[in-house]
Amino acid sequence: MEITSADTDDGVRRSIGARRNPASQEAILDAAEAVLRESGIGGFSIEAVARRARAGKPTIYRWWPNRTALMLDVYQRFKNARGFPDTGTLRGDLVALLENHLLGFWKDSLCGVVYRAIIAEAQSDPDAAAVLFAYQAERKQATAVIVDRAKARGEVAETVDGALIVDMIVSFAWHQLLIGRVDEAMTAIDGVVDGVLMGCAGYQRKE
Amino acid sequence: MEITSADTDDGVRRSIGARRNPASQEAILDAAEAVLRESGIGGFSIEAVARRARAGKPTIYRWWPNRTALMLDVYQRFKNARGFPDTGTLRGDLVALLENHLLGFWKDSLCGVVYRAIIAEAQSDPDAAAVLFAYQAERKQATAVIVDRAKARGEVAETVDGALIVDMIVSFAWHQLLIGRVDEAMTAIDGVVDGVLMGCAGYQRKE
DNA sequence: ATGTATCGAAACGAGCCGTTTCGTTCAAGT
DNA sequence: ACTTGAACGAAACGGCTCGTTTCGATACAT
Repeated sequence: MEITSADTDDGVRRSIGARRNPASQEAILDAAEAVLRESGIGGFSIEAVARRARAGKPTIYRWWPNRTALMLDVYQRFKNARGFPDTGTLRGDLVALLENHLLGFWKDSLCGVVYRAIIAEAQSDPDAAAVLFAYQAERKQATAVIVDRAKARGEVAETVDGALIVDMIVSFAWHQLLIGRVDEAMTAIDGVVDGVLMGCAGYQRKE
Repeated sequence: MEITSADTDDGVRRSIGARRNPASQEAILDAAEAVLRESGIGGFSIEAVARRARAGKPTIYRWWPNRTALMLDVYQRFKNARGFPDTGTLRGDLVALLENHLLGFWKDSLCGVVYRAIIAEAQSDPDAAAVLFAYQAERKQATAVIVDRAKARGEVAETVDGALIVDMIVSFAWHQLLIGRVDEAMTAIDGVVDGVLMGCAGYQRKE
């Protein structure tokens, strides 16, 4: 742990007045990440994070409403580095989406582990579900512009359901994450995108 | 709750000797199912099940090593009695797959709730993960015959990746289940299947 | 008749929950 | 200069669930 200007000589962080102490915020997020990395989701408790960060539980509860919000914050610390894809083609954008923001992103960092934990948490905790689903819906909506741009370029018909396209890509990525096959799925990205764009080769509808 | 021959007059089950009491086993599974139905995954604890079943906790721990094993046993009781789809067309088979074995099946019964819980549990418990992933892989492989039949009928090219088609359908269903949108997803089944079969309408690849 | 494994009930210590209280520290407002 | 008020860590609270242990009663197995 770094000794910042907000730390005292004895290594104990105290209040810096009537405002949030960024040193505590960082120490808590660092501790949360470390606990997740070392003990997994099973060992991830507010108590454990507070101990690790040498912070008080009320300090955590003051800034994060629950466990999940804290996990999401850990997740989002990783997120900001990569830019949103705009390769000029729909196919390129969707491949980049999987490679940079979904599978490839989860593969490289602790992020995949954290996201799995968040999804699992949301299956039993309504608060977690609300936070995750709101985040998820916002991300999907923002991603749908990929299809809008493709429509403007005349790449696809105006009638195409952009939300559905994004849903299919995200669904595939989620599923592979949740069954622990992110690495293998990376090699299937081209096929998935081609499938979403062109369907099954030689499809002839029969009655 | 049924009063069986193994129940005493006052409704209290007692030992029937040095062997497992089937009345207790059934009462515990019934109670586990009822707790899941009424309180959801969050309320599913060994304590709650024991209370509901009027059974002792040691009786549960004697026969099930942990929560997950008990959930898996509940899930096994729901094992799908529905026939495997063979409608004569690929489109019909995929729609039936979603309606009878995935979304529709999860929607009608408690099965969806249990399946969510098992998926969530598998994210932290390696034992649960092993069981789930084995089951999952076997189901997918069995389902791929849908595409094989379509190839034999000449509906799609021989080069089509059947495993990928199944993966896309299953992924969509999983995702909708995990974000609690099974009901809404039921109305999107046609669009999803059309997308998998035909891709994006009017797609023109640009370079 | 004896041995033994089961049953439900009850209690255990441990751990985490989310909250409250407390004394300290310091920025902002008066 | 002084007061107000918020944030800080520490500690303790009551409540819950955990998984285990103990207990007396039961009834099959030998």
